[in-house]
Amino acid sequence: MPELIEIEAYRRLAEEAALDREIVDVVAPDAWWLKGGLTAEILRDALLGRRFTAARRIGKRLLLPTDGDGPLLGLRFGMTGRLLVDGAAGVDQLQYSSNRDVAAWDRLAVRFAGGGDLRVRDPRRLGGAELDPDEARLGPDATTLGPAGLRRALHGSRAPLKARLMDQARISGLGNLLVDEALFQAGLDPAREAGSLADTELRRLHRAMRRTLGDLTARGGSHTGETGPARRPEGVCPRDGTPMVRRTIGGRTTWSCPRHQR
DNA sequence: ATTGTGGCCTGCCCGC
DNA sequence: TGCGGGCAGGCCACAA
Repeated sequence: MPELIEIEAYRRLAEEAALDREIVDVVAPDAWWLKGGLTAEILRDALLGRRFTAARRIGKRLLLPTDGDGPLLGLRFGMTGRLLVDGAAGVDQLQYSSNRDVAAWDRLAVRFAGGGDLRVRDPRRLGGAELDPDEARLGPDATTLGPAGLRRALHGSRAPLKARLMDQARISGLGNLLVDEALFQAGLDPAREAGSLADTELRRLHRAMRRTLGDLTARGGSHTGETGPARRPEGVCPRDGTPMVRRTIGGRTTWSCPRHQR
């Protein structure tokens, strides 16, 4: 599914290929996909004649400001959304989603002068588009979060560590796979109380988070972690061979090693 | 305020 | 062979 790593790839694609092109048409056939009172007509009127001036990202949200006094287009991708510019995808493979090319799954198309477009293809319709989203509702981005920021995000919380790490209002960008991988690398039990981490554990988690983001970006996505193959029945810990444990934590399927994650 | 739960959505996979 | 149930999880509304 798209997490921070995939959205960053989308951002880069948009930055390289979708900026400074005049918008001549907007197609948004799925009312459900438009959030915050947005309609196809409002969106169209707001974007026609304008150009995207930048491609920013906060966590899993892609932000496309427009020129003049135009609005900012905010895009969420849910778990199956893909970004395409001129038909080229920002990410080749998306786990848990279909990679088939089905035009009926296009929830938004922004067409540019001279041909070509920016499109979001989202089979399960869990993403959405919004104008001028409230950015203050998002916590600091996981890629820029320092050890002190991580401590602040976890401090005093009695929620499970994993739930807190996935809370986009505290830290933005981490989803199910990235969090499981980072906790695996850090040797921490996802069910631990978030506020219970000692200083050494906090630093270990911070390092693991940074390393996980770097490694998985280099390897090609959130699904390429060391724990990937172990996320199945009969799966064993790639580090010590212990049978992996499957639980629901923070409402999400969670795989962890009962031996070295404590 | 904080934490937990259920539901949305639908393609895909497995078992019968 | 076709069918139906379960599964995947980001996000939000709502409850306690």
